[in-house]
Amino acid sequence: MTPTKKQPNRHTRVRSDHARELAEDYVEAIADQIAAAGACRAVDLAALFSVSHVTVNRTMGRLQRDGFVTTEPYGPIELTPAGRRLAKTSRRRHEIVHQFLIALGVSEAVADVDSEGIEHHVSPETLAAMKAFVAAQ
Amino acid sequence: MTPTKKQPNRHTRVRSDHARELAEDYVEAIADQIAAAGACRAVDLAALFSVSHVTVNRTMGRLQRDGFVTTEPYGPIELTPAGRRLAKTSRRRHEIVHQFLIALGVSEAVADVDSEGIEHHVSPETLAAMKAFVAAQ
DNA sequence: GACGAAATGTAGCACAGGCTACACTTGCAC
DNA sequence: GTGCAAGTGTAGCCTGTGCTACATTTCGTC
Repeated sequence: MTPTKKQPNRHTRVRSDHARELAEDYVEAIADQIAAAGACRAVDLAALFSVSHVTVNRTMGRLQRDGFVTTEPYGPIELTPAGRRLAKTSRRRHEIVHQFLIALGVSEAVADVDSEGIEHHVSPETLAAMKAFVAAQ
Repeated sequence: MTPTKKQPNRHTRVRSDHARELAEDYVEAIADQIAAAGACRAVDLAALFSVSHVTVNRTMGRLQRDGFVTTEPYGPIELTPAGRRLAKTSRRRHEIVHQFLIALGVSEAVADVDSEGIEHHVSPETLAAMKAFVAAQ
């Protein structure tokens, strides 16, 4: 079986990028936490995402490996410049999607939930269209 | 998370449901394939999703366990009534999201890709708003 | 009806992302 | 400066989703 001969497979992009989504959610949360409390600890993320601190710990290992965060044993979680960049663009996209859903007429509560899921799948072109729609309100 | 309040765990929903997304993608593809070719074989799905036939095979095992498909060794893949229902609602949602993106002014190519990712995160309320927007065009 | 190609199945590996249970550090109260 | 609670780290387990390599079955062709 040769699975990858097929070229412009749109499914290929849809699949696979769960790791990126997770990274985006985490760096966004880390940036928030640092902004709100001055520092981000693993417990904060564990509480926010409703996962165990062990899961957070290992996720931090991957994010560190991928160059988004830095940590030292028993120390707080910091963002690298790349992490800050990712947090910023992710956050901005998130906000636009959220505003867009509100502008569409969706309730605040639903917009909160849906924007979380949708933001990771919005291409620059779609984001621009959403932004234009919000601006035209 | 600027656009939101700290509800206990909107993240919980966002997370975790990758299995459901995969199931939706698969049953949709299976329904398509059956409609197009009269039957769906594992190779068809492997080619479509650009994965190996082994991955398809095991995914079918899970979908069978979860009651969405039936298969017999070396036989074609069939949908259960639950699988057909899921395929139908998934397909419908997918189409609405796609039409909506087009109506928003997004190009066909980008709408194809983005609707694939977005469809799984659209709640009924948001879907209704999208549908209304398309209808109001 | 035998053959070979295509399809499917099986074994075994890897990694992500989830968990519990338990060990160890840190830091604050006292 | 000790002790205890909170926070982290480590060990080890599970499932899902991907793979390669190899075995087996089906099926059309002859």
